[in-house]
Amino acid sequence: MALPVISESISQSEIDSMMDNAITASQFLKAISHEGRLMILCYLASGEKSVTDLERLLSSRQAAVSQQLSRLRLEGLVKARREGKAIYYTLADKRATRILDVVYDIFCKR
Amino acid sequence: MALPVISESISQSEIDSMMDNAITASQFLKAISHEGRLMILCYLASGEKSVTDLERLLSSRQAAVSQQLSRLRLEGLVKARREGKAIYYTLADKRATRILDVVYDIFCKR
DNA sequence: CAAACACATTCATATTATTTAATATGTTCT
DNA sequence: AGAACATATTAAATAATATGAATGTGTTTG
Repeated sequence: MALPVISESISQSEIDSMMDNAITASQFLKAISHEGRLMILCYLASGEKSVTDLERLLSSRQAAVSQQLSRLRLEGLVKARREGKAIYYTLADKRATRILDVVYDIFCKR
Repeated sequence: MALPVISESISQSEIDSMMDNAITASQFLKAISHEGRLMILCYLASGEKSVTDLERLLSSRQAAVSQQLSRLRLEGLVKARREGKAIYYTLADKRATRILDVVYDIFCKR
């Protein structure tokens, strides 16, 4: 019950700032609205993983995984840390975790 | 803290069903990952609105609004009811409301 | 230093989504 | 029935995303 009631008489400037928020939110949502990226984020919720780990999870090629990761990095949702040859990724945005929690609850519980 | 820990030894069939869920979830998220559609859903959370009401909110043309609505209808997120000349829309999917609640909380509270 | 490994980037192409414009449908009112 | 209104649908143009192939970068190991 968090959503506010928006009255008929809402002012244009209120609509404008509502739209600003909607743009930010939709950009964020687009970043996670991809099956591969959701899998990655969900897996990372269990802790740091290397790119090779993620390749195994997604059974897709290294380059593809790397591209998804690059998108997630760009949006600031994950961060990378090098250790020797491997690069380890972790979740870097609490907002992602919050959304993921409810997405998991809705779509992954039988 | 709803997300499960996924062990290294996860089986392929578990990965497969995880992927099925991810596909369903990403399709749903794509449906709401658009500034206009987010605005609509958020506004509808205050109750039933006509297409004209929504045009005012989005300051966009009738046809554009109608198209977003058609997408939302297709995904089952809203439903329409005719009353005379006007058509009134309401939210039709509790999952949308749940996600919207947290999206609002994250992006719309100052 | 060369080979092997782990990963990233780039580029070309394919697919999907969004926007715009034009037109169609259903309803009311006269 | 015809005009006016509210909304929907379609098609065409454009933009955004995804995919695949090839190549590049940094690190370790012999």
